[in-house]
Amino acid sequence: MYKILYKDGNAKRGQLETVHGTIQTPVFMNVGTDGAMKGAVSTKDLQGIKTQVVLCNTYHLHVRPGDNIVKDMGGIRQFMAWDKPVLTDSGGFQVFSLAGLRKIKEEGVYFNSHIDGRKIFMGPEESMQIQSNIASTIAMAFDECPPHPATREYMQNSTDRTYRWLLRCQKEMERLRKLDNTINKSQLLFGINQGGTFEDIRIEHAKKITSLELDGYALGGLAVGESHEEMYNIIEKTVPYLPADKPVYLMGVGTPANILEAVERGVDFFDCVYPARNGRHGHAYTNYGRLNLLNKRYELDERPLDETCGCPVCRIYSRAYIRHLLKAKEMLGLRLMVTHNLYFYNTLMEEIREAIEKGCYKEYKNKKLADLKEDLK
RNA sequence: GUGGGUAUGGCGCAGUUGGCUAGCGCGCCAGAUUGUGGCUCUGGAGGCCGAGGGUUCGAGUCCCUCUAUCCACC
Repeated sequence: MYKILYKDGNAKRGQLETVHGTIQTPVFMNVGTDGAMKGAVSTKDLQGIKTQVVLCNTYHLHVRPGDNIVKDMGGIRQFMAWDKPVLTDSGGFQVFSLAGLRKIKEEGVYFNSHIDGRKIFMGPEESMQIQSNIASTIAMAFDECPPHPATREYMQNSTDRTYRWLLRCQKEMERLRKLDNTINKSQLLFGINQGGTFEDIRIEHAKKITSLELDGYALGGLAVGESHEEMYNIIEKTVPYLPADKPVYLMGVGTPANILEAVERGVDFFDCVYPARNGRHGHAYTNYGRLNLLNKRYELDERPLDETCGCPVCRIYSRAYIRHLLKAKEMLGLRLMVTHNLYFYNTLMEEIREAIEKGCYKEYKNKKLADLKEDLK
């Protein structure tokens, strides 16, 4: 059940009630692909940094340890000791992003595992079955994430097929929810809108999937190489054609600025590898811009990553120490960076929710964007 | 002490029968990264080639002396 509590322009402050707890939106889901946040951040650590939802990956968990094992262990939440909501990505994007050899056919996708190269087939039914075994709170439809740029013809064909796949996903999900040994019989299903940067294909597809009464709707295939302006334009043009009473999820996005802009255009859910990946690579997000801790100027810097931050890392450790850990490739360095960055993102979302409640989102956004542009020297 | 080897950017090395602005790996300094292979990519700085002398149109490459260092023998 999704409820909008406040509206400020197109920005929404809502909450999604699930069997695993209520999600306050807008929300940033923390990415934990293999059932773990990269950077050795545990689910216990997440409890101290305002994380609401963990995103796990269908494809990865299927390949290793195997979704049957996750199911036998009581589902992913039980398995990773995380009692709050989990969203599983369907595997559609991974086929696009990391499977080398792949063949997309009407029935699904044939590709090779990035772990051992063995041949794998995944179609809408398989993806739903795996996600049902994983027993996430929210399952994503199996889609094709088309590359950018793509020809209009390719995009139209791909989007049409993604729609047909969505019908099969919905049907399979309904069947799975009724099975006796299904762990989460209330698993939600979000559909995914595609169409690249072709406004009319996006809108046509949005209208078609809106009629399906899904639990939520996602914008996929963005931030894959197009400009920010193109991305914002597509969000702006497409969101009005999605149900007003359902959550909207912008997949894989993005930078703090991307999120601020997308919220203003009506997006509720986000996820992105940036805070974790960039953290591992030495970039710390702060309220005054992004720092590259590997830069020599932090060698003797006694300050915390962000002097205005209240995270568990900033309360204790200096930039100089964290820089040393990163240079020495100590796991602790990655852990501290990722923990801080996730806290930053989660806190940003908290601020966004408060600003919408107060009805001053636009002012908040503009100030925040101005602050974030400045790099800390 | 004798014989032999080696001396090239922070470290480890390539440099053909002497021939254009001396390369490579790592490191260092920066920049990319958007539904995650702790990956990868892209730039940049840094060397009067151990010292001195000689041969030559031309020497990191050849010759002599010295210095440092390694190995074997005594």
